[in-house]
Amino acid sequence: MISGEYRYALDEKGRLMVPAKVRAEVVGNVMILTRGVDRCLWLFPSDEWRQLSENLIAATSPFSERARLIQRRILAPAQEVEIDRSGRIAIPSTLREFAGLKKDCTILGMVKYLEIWDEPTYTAYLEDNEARFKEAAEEIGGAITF
Amino acid sequence: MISGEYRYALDEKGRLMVPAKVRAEVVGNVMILTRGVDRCLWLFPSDEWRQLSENLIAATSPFSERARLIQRRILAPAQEVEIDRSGRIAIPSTLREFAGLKKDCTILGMVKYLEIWDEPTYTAYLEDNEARFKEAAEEIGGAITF
DNA sequence: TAGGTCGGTGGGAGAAAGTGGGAAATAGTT
DNA sequence: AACTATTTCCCACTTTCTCCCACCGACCTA
Repeated sequence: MISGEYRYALDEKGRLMVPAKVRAEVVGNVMILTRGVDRCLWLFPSDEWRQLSENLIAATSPFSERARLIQRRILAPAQEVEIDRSGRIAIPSTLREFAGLKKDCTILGMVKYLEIWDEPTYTAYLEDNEARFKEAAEEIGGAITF
Repeated sequence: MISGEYRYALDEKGRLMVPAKVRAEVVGNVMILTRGVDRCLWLFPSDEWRQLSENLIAATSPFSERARLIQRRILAPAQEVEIDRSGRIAIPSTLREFAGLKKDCTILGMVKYLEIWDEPTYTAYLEDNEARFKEAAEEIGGAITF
């Protein structure tokens, strides 16, 4: 189970660290990087990606409007990235631009995958959504005991 | 499985790169180029094209309005294009005009085929459909566990 | 505190990918 | 047939990427 919040900087070659704790949990040195929902990237271990993409592909046909949208937005941008000996991945420029990654990045462990955010963008996102978060917490809270 | 999002420029001779990763997956150096749904072109490996076109033809009779439409819109415009030694294809001008290709193009890997978009057109398409995409993701998300 | 290990950073060098354009070949025109 | 325009084929240059290694600092251990 992948979790944690990490901060790394993109180097001048567009490479980004994968947290050591995550690397320890991932088999092989290949992961899948794609556009996420909201202005971030999603980074999947290959097994998890296989599951998700197969589910999505099953719901897909080039002749359905919605399927094309899902496909273009999630499936198409997906690329394999290799973790180098130092534990870094190279972020393709199209994806880097989409997420607005400049220098400082925040990496979030989302249980089965990771999210990569531009750090200022992420901070802003959290601030902008704090109120909505509290509402959501309120609603969901009633149903949750622990 | 073809995926990835790439950016290339048409040169003055109307040639466009086929991404190296795609070339590595495609057998032979001939592909099929045709009009896509939405303002883009579809580029198929020959095997995939054979499957799609046979399926479309099977579902088709010249005496059905809908069939003629499909035929004229998808099947008829299809042309073989050859990948040259540098990994490029020449885009016929009718197709170039249809997709509004000017200079910068985006190429999308759609699992079994590729889409070729004019870059600004594609960016606009994604922006225009972001809200719809989030709705679709919300709905489809419930059905998908991984 | 000295030495080892681990996590992270930077950068050099060779290989691969991408770009541009010359020149031959083909087709189209008058 | 002669000329022009377009296409095709090929080569050479440039840029980017990839792989690898060296280093730095923090932390642990002896």
